[in-house]
Amino acid sequence: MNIGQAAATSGVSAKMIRYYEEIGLIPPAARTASGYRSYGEREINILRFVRRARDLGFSVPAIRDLLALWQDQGRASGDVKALALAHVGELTRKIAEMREMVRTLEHLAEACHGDDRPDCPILEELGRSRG
Amino acid sequence: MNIGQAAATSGVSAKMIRYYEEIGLIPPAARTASGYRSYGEREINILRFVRRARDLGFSVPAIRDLLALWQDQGRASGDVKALALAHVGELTRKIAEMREMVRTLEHLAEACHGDDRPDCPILEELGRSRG
DNA sequence: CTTGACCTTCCTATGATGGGAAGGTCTATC
DNA sequence: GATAGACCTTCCCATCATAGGAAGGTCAAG
Repeated sequence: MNIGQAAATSGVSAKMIRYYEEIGLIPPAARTASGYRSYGEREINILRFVRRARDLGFSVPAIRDLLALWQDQGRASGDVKALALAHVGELTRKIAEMREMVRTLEHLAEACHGDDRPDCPILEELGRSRG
Repeated sequence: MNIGQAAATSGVSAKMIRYYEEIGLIPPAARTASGYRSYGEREINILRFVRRARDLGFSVPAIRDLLALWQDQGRASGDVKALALAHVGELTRKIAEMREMVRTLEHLAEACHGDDRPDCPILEELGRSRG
């Protein structure tokens, strides 16, 4: 299977497949006589794994670890769980940050007339000389 | 006031002050005879405005718009409110995405023993051949 | 044997930020 | 005045995951 087909099948773009190979996240693909990359069932599964992990927000370094555990028959499920929960913690932290932004913005927006008049508590808050 | 002092006072790093100037988010600073950038009360206030807007998660292009409105005495508060609410929408969308990731990961982690045994529903999910 | 779809590598860009080098300036102390 | 050290200047590079595009090679179908 050529890279285009592999991309369509796995949901990872050809660009990204080459990139993942370049940074060593996935092993170098086999090549045809003319230099085309060639993918089989196994490689497609790896790509799909990467794709799903990305969809869950894992970073490339984290996926590197996950792939290693996936391929290690003697892994401890505790290690996988730890990675997953660390990621959950990171996501939760970012969510909390963003919720705080939303909260602040909603308060300010609520206090803003939102009409043709120029006075606006949102700008007042941003422009406060100290705070 | 030199850039270092301006950075300390405004909470925007010297690096970022130069960058904001370069991309035209803030006007070019006045210069001393020897070429040092020089900042006054007014410039510091602009920097603080930018800083607070960044803290609320606004992108540089959005801050450009906010700054223009701030400096426009004839603005309509409705325009400011629209910007703020558009940003809230964007944040809310991202939060929802991340919450969905967290939800999935927590389900999977809950089903995972998390001990020395190798079987792990997290890896099983990521490695499913189709899905 | 040409056309068009595919593949290759290489370079560029994104957005916001930081690191660092090479060199000029300012200030305080001797 | 000279020197040390803190500050400033510009310029280049890196991040992270992704996409766009150019120049050129390959393949399959007509």
